[in-house]
Amino acid sequence: MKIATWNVNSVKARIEAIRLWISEAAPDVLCLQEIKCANEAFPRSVFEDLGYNCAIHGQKTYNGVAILSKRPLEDVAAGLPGCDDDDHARYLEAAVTCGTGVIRMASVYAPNGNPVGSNKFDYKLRWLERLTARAKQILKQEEAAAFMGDFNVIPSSEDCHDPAAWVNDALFQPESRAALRRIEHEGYTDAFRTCNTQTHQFTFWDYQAGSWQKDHGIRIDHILLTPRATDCLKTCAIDKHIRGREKPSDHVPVWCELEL
DNA sequence: ATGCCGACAGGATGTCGA
Repeated sequence: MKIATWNVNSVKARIEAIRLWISEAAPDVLCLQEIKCANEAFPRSVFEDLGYNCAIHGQKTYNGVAILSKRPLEDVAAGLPGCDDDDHARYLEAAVTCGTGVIRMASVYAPNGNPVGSNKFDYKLRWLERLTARAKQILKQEEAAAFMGDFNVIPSSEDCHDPAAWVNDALFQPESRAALRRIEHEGYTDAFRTCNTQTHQFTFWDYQAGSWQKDHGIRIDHILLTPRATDCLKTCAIDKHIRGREKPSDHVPVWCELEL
């Protein structure tokens, strides 16, 4: 089973790019972030024509996440528990039944949090705490699960081109990195880091300052697996070449193959 | 240099992203 995540920076602006990547990569599940449209504006029929079921947690203009799956999506739940007045569409969960059982998927779009010291940074840390709480709940069920998406956290210095350029950024604050580590310490595995020892492997390159041309990127899109899912992990990769295409998202797809 | 690019809403240019 091939599962993937991609922050597309507007599903409408990226529809042809997504269609092309799906036809080449043929993921069984694709978690999307920053779809930037309401549920009713989501181009559902494009994906249904490609053989996917759609679960959508949309929002006009900002945020918005979705899960596409060749198999039926069950037990769909939109929103992260723990804060009733959070109106950002940043989290969507669904379960997929496969040959050997059920795997739960979460499409994750953590807040950016800049500037540091602002209420946006507080919101980011609180949001990551709520994500950790949900991750712990799922861990208790002892089922296969994958948290996939844009966590907006650079895990270590080796996950960016120049750490000095990021020291004042919310994505690289010790508190942000600790929040991601806390999820891992609960028992989750960073699929990419487990499968790849190479440093400086990025998932995001800014549109500005020739970041792509200079390979000045950061690794902020992650797949975190429960132990049961990690036991099935075969490969994990970043489809870097997608960033070099016409009208690209600033993020590229990350995927892993699970022997499920 | 809180910019450089790009999407969005709206119909100019400010907000947001990371």
